[in-house]
Amino acid sequence: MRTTTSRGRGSARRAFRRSHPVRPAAAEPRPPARKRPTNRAAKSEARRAAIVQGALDEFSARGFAATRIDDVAARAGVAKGTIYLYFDDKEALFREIVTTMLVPLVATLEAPPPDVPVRAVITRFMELFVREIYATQRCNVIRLVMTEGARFPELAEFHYRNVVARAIAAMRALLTRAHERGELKDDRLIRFPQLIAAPAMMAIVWSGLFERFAPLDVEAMMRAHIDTLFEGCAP
Amino acid sequence: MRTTTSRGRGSARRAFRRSHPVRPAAAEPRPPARKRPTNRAAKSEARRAAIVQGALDEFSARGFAATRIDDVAARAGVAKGTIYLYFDDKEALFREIVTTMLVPLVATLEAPPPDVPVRAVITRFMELFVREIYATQRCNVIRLVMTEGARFPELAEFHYRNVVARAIAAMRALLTRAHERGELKDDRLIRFPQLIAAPAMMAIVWSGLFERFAPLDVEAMMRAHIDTLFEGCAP
Amino acid sequence: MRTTTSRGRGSARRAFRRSHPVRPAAAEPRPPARKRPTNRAAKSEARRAAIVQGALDEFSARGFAATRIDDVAARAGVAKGTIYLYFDDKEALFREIVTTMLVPLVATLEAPPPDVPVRAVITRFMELFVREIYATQRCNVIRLVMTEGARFPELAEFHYRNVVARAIAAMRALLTRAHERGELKDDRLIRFPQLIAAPAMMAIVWSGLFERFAPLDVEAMMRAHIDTLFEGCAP
Amino acid sequence: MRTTTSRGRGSARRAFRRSHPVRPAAAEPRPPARKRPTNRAAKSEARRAAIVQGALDEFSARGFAATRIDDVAARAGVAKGTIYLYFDDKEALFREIVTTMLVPLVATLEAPPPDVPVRAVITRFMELFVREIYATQRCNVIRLVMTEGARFPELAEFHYRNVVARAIAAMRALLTRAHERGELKDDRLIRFPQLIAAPAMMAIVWSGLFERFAPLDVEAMMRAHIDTLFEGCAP
DNA sequence: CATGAATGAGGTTTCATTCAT
DNA sequence: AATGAATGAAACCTCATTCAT
Repeated sequence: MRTTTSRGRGSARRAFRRSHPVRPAAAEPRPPARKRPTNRAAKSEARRAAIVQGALDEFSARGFAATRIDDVAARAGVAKGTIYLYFDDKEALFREIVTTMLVPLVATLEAPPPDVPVRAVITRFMELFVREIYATQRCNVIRLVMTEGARFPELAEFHYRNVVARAIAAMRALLTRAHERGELKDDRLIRFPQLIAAPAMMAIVWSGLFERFAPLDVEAMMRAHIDTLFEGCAP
Repeated sequence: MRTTTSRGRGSARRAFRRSHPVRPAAAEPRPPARKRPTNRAAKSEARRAAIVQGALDEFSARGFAATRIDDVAARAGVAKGTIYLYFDDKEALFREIVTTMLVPLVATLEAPPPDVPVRAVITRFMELFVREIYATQRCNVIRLVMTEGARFPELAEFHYRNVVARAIAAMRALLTRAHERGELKDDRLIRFPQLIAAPAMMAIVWSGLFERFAPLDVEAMMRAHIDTLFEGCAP
Repeated sequence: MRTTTSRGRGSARRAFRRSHPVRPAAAEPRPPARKRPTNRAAKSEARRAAIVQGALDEFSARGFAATRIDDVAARAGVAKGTIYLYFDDKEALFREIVTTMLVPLVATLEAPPPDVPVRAVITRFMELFVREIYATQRCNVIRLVMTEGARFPELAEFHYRNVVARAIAAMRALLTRAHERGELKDDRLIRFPQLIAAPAMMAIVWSGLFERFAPLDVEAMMRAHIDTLFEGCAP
Repeated sequence: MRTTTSRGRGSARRAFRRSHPVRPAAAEPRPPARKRPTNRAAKSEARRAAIVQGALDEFSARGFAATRIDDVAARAGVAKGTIYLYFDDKEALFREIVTTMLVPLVATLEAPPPDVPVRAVITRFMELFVREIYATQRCNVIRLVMTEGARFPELAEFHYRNVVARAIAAMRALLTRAHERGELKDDRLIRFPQLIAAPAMMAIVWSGLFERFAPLDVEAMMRAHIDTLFEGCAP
């Protein structure tokens, strides 16, 4: 198996378009062509989406190395070769999935929350996490980042820059404002915003490994987490 | 996979018998003998250890699927075939590593801590975590459990039963006593002991993926975590 | 480690297709179409046949265990992997060969021979044996059954049920009718039809092992066999 | 490849500990050496025999290629390396077995039978075959010659020269004398002595492949064969 | 002599990628 | 654009043979 390496290969190139549009006899107006483009483009987009979805399913179930392009193709309902029309290689497909499915979400995090109490903001974030991540495919994407990230340095880097760093910055800004307003009695969470997200990550890991032995009530845990964050556990 | 044969192979323990009961008196110099005892059984043990170490390194660096037995052998300084004298196959090797390197640690957790304040006990656990796990190879083993656990169900189960469940039970017992003594004002941590460990897991994941972009002062974070647990962050 | 890899392959055919379809003279009748039908399915069939042939040759020459898939591929003029497109594994390939090349022949044996004298019928069988088995590849297939049958129980069973048992039954029916008509003075051959076939098997074994030391005139032997069957050797 | 076998492997016997009664004192001029050779030589011979027997069993059960030296050693109750003290390699071991176990028998065939009627002589041969070959290990040896002979040309040659050719020559001499005495009405069997042995070979092949589906009464068949040889089957 | 741990060439099978149709 | 048959590099695992003890 290849796995890590980029393999130079430059395979990519390919398909150097045969640009000359043939147009052998010009001829009539070709009205049918008129509605084709739409058809084409839409179908193409649907196909691409099917491939991405199939790939996400397979990668989530088996991990990068153990996923076979054959199976992705089968899930997507396309031929194996078709995948290579849309993605240069297995790695490119993997990267695309992992790099496209989380970024949109960060925007939400960054959307400067109005000046409501921190606790309320964080509570909303947790609800968002449960609803938009934990309960969705994005949960699998995050799991993939955790499980394969070490083998794909740029992927880890991409995630750090586009997801993690931005989320942390947003969180810090929020917390700093709160601190200034006297809503936080110290700067602990400002220094380690990871402490806020840790239980969320724990939930993702737990659900992937131990759910069948000991189901976890994630919502309740997140509520308990927030309570603890803002009240502590000792009397 | 092979399917059929179990092949037991007697690889097993190796039982380096040392029958002669030491007989320490006897006496004289006998310096040559010094290296003899080693000669048979212990060399085997050393080899086995070298293989395990090499395998842990490779598995940690590449993951299970991408690790080549050839490379493990090279790292261990043995021939490829030698590995199969000690382990039935790649999976057996992987399992052995992951199932032997953590269990001993749990005993420490379970060692019923004397009736010191919870906070002190947890503080000691965190120190233990940083010193004995985070800063050691065991960190890699835990990472392997997280990254490969989904693909090795029995491995996840093994870990749940022998590490996670036991750790959680020990923690719950400790917390329950503390609660009864009035050291905890509520049962949140008793219901979700995961909240205590979450930052530790976060630290492991973070160090594997993002350390080079944003180093994390784990000790400080753990201290902040404990402060938060027992004091909360709001005034 | 792989890393870069030129992978040789690159060169390949590449066949920069001359896309413009030449379109030499418009033409019409399209005689080229003549060879089209072949183009897809039949090429596949040809390939499969080439593999089967190559495999038969190799298995015959070296036996099952000593045959390398590589060599089968080379003989068939295909890549190693191609064989696995057509057969699940080496055993499947072996089985297919051995189970498909003889069955058709049995039908001939069973074709109810008209009420001609037994001797004539058996004589015809012997001629059939020499012409259709001894002098052809089927001889090798039978040899394979004899040499590998013990290691492939279902193969032996398959042969017993589909070849041997049917041939014996047909022979018995024939002989029984002959006996009833008074053409046979006893039931020896009915009880042991193997006696009729024994020299044929001897011929196959001999030709495989001793031909180069002592060529055997199989036709003459078969004639002598029939003479003996029906006349005995003593005055 | 494993193919058939379950391989039990049982590891077996091994190391039946150094029987010689130690007797460490001794000293003297070493008269013990006198009786040592016997001890040694006999033990060595026994070991060699055990290896040969184990090898015959394994080769018979699995064929040459699929037989593992490990298993031969286990069956013989010796260590793997020990086999190489007695035989140069796997082939040498195989050859020795196949070339030593049949030759002695031929002498019996050649022992010029007194001038008894051919039929009686051949009848005695058939009894000999059933008793000394068919019912014994020699049957397996012959089977090995048939199944592996093509892969071991010198082995086939050895057999041709030392067993087959001699048996045929002896048979021809016998038959020629009988013919001259008027006991045979023609020279068919003289020209094709194979016809006499064919059912014996058939019996060996049949018992190896089809016995479990259709047991064969070999003695009865041999009797029927002789009857047919000397009387024919037609009225 | 005997042992059995160690070796590593060699074989089977998989699967990412290509390319003719 | 799409297909899927074909390719062949790799990787796992086996086992004959060697050799230090």
